[in-house]
Amino acid sequence: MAAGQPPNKRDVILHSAMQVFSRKGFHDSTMEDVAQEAGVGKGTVYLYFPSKQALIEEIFRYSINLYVDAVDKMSQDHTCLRTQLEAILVHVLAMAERNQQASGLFLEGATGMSEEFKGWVIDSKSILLDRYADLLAQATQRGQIRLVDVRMWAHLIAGGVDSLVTTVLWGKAAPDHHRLAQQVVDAWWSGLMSRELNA
Amino acid sequence: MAAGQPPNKRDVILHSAMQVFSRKGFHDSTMEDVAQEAGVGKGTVYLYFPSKQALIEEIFRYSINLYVDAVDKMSQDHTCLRTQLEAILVHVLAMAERNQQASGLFLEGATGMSEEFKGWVIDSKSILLDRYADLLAQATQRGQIRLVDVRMWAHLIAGGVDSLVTTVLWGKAAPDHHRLAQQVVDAWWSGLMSRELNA
Amino acid sequence: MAAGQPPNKRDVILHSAMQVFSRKGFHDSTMEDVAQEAGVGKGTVYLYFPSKQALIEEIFRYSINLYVDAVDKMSQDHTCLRTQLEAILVHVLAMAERNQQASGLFLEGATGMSEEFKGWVIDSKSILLDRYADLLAQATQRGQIRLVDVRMWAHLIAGGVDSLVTTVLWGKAAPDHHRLAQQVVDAWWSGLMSRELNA
Amino acid sequence: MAAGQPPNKRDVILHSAMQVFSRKGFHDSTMEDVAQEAGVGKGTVYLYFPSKQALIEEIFRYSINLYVDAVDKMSQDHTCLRTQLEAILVHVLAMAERNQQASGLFLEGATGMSEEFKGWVIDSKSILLDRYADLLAQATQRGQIRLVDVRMWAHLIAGGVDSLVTTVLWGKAAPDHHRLAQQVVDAWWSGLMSRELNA
DNA sequence: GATGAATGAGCTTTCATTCAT
DNA sequence: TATGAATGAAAGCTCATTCAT
Repeated sequence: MAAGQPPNKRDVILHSAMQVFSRKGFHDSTMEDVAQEAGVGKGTVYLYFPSKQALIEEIFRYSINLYVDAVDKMSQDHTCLRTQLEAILVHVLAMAERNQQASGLFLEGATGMSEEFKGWVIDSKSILLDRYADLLAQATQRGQIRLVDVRMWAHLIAGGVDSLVTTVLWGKAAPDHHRLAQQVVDAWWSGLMSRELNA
Repeated sequence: MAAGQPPNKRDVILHSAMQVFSRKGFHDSTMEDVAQEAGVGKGTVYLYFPSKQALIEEIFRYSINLYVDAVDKMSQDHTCLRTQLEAILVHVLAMAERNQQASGLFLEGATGMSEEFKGWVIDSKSILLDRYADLLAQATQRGQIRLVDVRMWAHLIAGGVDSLVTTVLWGKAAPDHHRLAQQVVDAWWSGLMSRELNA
Repeated sequence: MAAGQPPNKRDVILHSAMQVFSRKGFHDSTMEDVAQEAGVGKGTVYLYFPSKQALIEEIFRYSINLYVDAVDKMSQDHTCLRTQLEAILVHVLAMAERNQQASGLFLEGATGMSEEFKGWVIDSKSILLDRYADLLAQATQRGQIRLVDVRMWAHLIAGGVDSLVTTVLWGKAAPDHHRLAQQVVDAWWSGLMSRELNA
Repeated sequence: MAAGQPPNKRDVILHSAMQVFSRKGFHDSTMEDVAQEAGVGKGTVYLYFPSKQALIEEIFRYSINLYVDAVDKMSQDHTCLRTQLEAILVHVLAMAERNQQASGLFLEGATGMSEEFKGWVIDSKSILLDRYADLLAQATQRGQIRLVDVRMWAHLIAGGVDSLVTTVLWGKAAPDHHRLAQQVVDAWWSGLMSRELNA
C-alpha cells in the first residue's frame, strides 16, 4: 500500500515473456504461456504488445539498453581504463546472475533466427562494440594504453565478456566475480598497456 | 561411377538444410524448403533424417566437429602455441568464409532456443573450451607461456575467436586474415608469455 | 436545450452503426468502431443494444420502414398509379442518395448471410412486394391499368427499383432522377395500361 | 469405374464451400465446416485454395460465369429478342432451382460486405448489364424493338430477373417457369416493341 | 527407394461481451 | 449512467509428419 512502484502491468508481461522465452525458447513459447506466466488473459498481452514479434523486439531493446547503460555508467564512474573494465565486468556478471533472462536473450546470439531478426542483433552488438572502442580510444588519449587497433580489441573484449557471461548464465562460473574480473583484465592488460608503463 | 565421392544423398540434404536454415532461420524454414533446396521430395528427407529436430542436431554435430577438427589439426601441425593459435585463427576465419552456414549456425549461439537445445550447444562449446585449455596446458608444460588460469584464458580465446568470426560472417571483417590473426595473437601474447621470455 | 429533437443517444449509436457497417461491412466492423463513431464508450453501446446482432437487426427494421413509409406516403399523396410510381422512384432515389447507409444495407441483399438473417431480409422484402401489389390492385380497381398478375408485376417493379437504386448507391446513376423515373415508369406503362386507355 | 469425370477434388471442395456458405453464411462458416462438408482435412482445403477469401472469390467467379454463359448461349440459340429473353429466364430459373448455392451467392448481393468485396460484385453485375444491353442493342438494329435507353432497360430486366430468381431461391415461386417467363417477357414487351409492330 | 497429397494439432490473433469502477 | 481494461472462445492458417502409390 505504501511503498514501491505500482506493479505496471506492461512490465509484468514483459518480464514474464523474458522468463518464458528464456526457458522454452522464443518459438517454442506460446502467447498463452506468456499470459499464464503473467497471470493475465491471452488477450491482455495483446493490449500491451501488438504481436509476439513486437514482444521479443521490446525484450531485445530492453536487454541491450541494460547492457549499454551498465557500460556507460561504469565508464563515467571511473577514469582509469583498468578500473573501468573491471567495474564493467563485475557489473555485467552480477547483472547476468540477477537477470538471467534479459542477459541471456541478448548474449546468446541468434541461431536459427531469420535474417531480419539477425539484423536486429547485429545492430545491437555493433552499439556495444562502439562503446568498447570509444573506451579504448579515450584511454589511448589519456596515455593509459599504447596505440592499438581499437576495433580489434573491442572485439576481443566483447567476445571475452560474452564468453564469461555465458558461463555464468550456464551456472558454471566461479562465484568470485571480483577476482575473475581482475584476472581477466590482467590478461588483457599486458597487451594493452603502454610500453612506458610496462617498462 | 569413376571419380570423386559419390554424391551421397544424405550429405546433399544435410548441406541443403544448412543453407536453408542459415538463410531463413531454423523455425522459419520448412521441411519443404529443405527438400526443394536438395532437389528431392519431401518424403525423401525423412528417409535420411527422422525429424526436423534430428536434422538440426546433426548440423550442430557436424559444425562443431568441423571446428574441433580444425583446432586439432592446427595443434598437431605446429608445436609453438603462437603459431598454433595463429594457424587456428586463419583456418577458422577461412572456414567461416567458405562455409558460412555451418559456422554461423554453430557460432551464433542459441537465442530463443529451448533448454534442451541449449544443452546441446553448451556441450559443444565445452568441448572447444577443453581443446583450448589443453593447448594452453601443453604450452605451459613446454615452458612457452607462464602459469595462467587456462580455463579463463580458454574463455578469452574462444570468445575472441567467436567475436571475430561473427564479424567475418556478417561481412564486416578485414580481408587479410593472416595479418588479423597475427595482431590478435599478439594481443593475447603479452598476457600469456612466460616472464622469462618476456624479459 | 430549446430547439430540435434532443439528441437521443440510442439514435446516435444506431446511425453511427449504419455508417460503420455500410463503410466496412458488418463483419469487418467492430463494436469498438461503432462506439468510436458514436463518440461513446464501448460499454455504452451495450446499454442500448444487447448485442451486435440486435444492432444490425434494428438497422434492418429501420431501413425497411424508411422504404415502406416512403411507398405509403407517395401512395397517399397521389391517386394516379403513374404518378405514384414516379413519385416513389424519385423519392427512393433521393433517399438512397441522402441516406446511403440505410438504403444500401437493405437493398444490397444478403450474400453470405446466415439462414436466420436471411429470413429477416426475406420478410422485409415481402412487405414491400405486398405494398407494390396493393398499389397495382387498387389501380386495377380504379381502371387505371388492365388486369395483370400483380405479384409478378410487383416483382418486376421491386426488382427494377432495386437495380436502379443500387446503381445510385454505387455512384453510377444519372443525376436527373425525375427524368429517369419518368422513363422507367414509361417503360412499365405500356405493359400495364388498360387496353382502353391504350387505344 | 466406367463413366463420369473423375471426382476432381478441387471441385468437390468448391461445391462443398457453396453449400456451406449458402447455408450458414460466409462469415459464419469456418474452413473446418467446408472441409468437413467436403470430407477432407482442413489442410487439404488450403492445398487447393490459398485462403478463405480466395475460395469465396472463386465461387463468385464461377457463379457469374454460370449466369453469363447461360445468357450467351440463349442469345446465340435464338434470333428473336422475345424468344431470347424467355429462354434466358427459363434457363436461369431452372439453374437457380438446380444450383441454389451458386445462384444464391451471386444474386443475393452484398450486404455487410467490405468495400473491396463489394467492388467484385459490382464488376460482376456490370458484366451482366452489358450483356443485356448488347442484346437489346442488337434487337434494335434488327428492328425488333424500337429505340430505347438500353442501359435503363438492362437494369429493369436484370433487376426483374434477380427479383424472380430470388423468389425461386426462397421457395416461393410458381412452379411453371415457362408460363412465368412468358408473362414476364410479355410485360416487358409492350414497352419494348417497335411502334410499327405494335400497330 | 522416392514421392507429394493429405492431415490435424497447434499456433497467433481478433473481438463480442462483461463488470468493477 | 458511462466506461474501457480484461477476457477467452473461436477463427484462419501452417507445417511436421505419414503413407499409399
